[in-house]
Amino acid sequence: MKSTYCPNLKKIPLSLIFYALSDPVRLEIVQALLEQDEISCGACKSPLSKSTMSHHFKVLRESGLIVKRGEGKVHYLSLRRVEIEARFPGLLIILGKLKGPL
Amino acid sequence: MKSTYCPNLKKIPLSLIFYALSDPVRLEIVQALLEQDEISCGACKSPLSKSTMSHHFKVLRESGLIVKRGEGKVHYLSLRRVEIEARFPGLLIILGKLKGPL
DNA sequence: TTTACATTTCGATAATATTCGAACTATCAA
DNA sequence: TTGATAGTTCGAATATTATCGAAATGTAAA
Repeated sequence: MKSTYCPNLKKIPLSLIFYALSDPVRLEIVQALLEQDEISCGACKSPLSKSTMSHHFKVLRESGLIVKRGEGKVHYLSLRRVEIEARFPGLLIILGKLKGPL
Repeated sequence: MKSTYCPNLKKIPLSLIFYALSDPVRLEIVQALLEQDEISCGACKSPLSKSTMSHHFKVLRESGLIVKRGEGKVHYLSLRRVEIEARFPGLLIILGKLKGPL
């Protein structure tokens, strides 16, 4: 299993975090991960192609928001809750409560 | 004095708010506005051209984050604090405290 | 080892974004 | 009325992004 790139979230520019969250598809992924601790890539349902979803996972990973864990054929995504809380205190709590269009 | 477009922040998609904050220049404007209640467009110093800055003001305005108030020749920018707090509770408080690169 | 499955990477394309300078608008002051 | 100042809008160049399908990778099961 290839090691998955996982940047130091403290060094990630704030604007990059906001950029990662600036796409409705990615926002949906993050909000799903707020409800379920882990989700497999394939379970992130979307009308978009697999390669496009993979691109979005990568953006979220490179912004430091998620990690991926491989288990057999399946890759599981999860939020880097502790690090996110350290870099951006309150963000996740707020994100989970937000209403309105994504 | 032309009336300045000011969208209903409740209807703004979350992703658009994040998009508005995904540029370091715009983030800097917002953080400056967290410290000073009002800033004139011209006082938003930057190596960028006036027209580029004007573009960034527009993005921030269309995302619902700021308003502009004209007074003579000068236009003053300010945050829509109350509406932002209603749409995105905690965002501004957090934004003001954040450390690390923009 | 062959096949099937889950996911990523690559290469291309179309859509968006950033940026600039030039031209424009509005306001004030001489 | 003429100029100067503050800012916007327009048009164009360049850079980034989102998206896809095809090909590649890695894993498990037959």
